[in-house]
Amino acid sequence: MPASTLKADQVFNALGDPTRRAIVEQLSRGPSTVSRLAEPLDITLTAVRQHLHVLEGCKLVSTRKVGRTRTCQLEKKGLAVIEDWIHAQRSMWDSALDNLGALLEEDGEP
Amino acid sequence: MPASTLKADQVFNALGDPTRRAIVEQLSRGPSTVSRLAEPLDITLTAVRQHLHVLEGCKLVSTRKVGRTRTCQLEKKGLAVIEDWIHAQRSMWDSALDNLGALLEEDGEP
DNA sequence: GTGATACTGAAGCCATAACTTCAGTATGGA
DNA sequence: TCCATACTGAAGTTATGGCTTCAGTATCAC
Repeated sequence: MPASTLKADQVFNALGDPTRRAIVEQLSRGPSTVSRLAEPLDITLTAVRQHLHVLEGCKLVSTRKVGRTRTCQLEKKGLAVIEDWIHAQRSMWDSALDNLGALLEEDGEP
Repeated sequence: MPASTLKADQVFNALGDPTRRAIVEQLSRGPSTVSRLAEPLDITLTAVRQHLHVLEGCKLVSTRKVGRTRTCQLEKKGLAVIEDWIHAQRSMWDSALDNLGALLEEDGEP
């Protein structure tokens, strides 16, 4: 089990929550404050902050406080972790599925 | 919000659970039965079956019962869904982060 | 048929995750 | 200085997810 595996759990878990995915998608259109993130989500600032802690924990988002406002922006590291996992899996899957296809000589999908 | 978004939630959620990721990784080394999947996981067959339902639901795994044994294998569709999501996000992130970099003229990481 | 194997379904337990409220702190502007 | 804004932390509620047990059903080998 590679060192990155533990991290991948965190990132997948983070992106598994629809609210956090909404936050990530909102931030992909540019940085934002906590309040602005909360508006379309219809949850409290506290809840948003809790989601941000999770996203910061797996390096999908970074934040900085200037004055009384906290600005949130995306970070690449977290995404890279799952990209790597998916790449690794895909190559194993492809060979596993190829072997299987030959073995079963049947094509369940077009 | 594209039609694929709902599905991506499911797939991320599925892969966010460490046990399900272990199942997927085990299946990436070749197809298996429910019992064989359960062995290294140290959980009941019932629990494994429940995880398999989730993985089947988001097209990461397909299963077929022959006689009294159910054989499980990987399916590509689920993985493709999150590959697409990540690709879409990455291009938006890259441009968002580029803009931001120019704006802030600071490099927080090496 | 008998017994072992392989799985399934319903029901319930329990830890955790997502959310809230509320009572703060710190900053910005008049 | 005074008030509004922007956020934070602790504590509590509630729903859900992952797991179990147990009582099945179906298949295989003898």
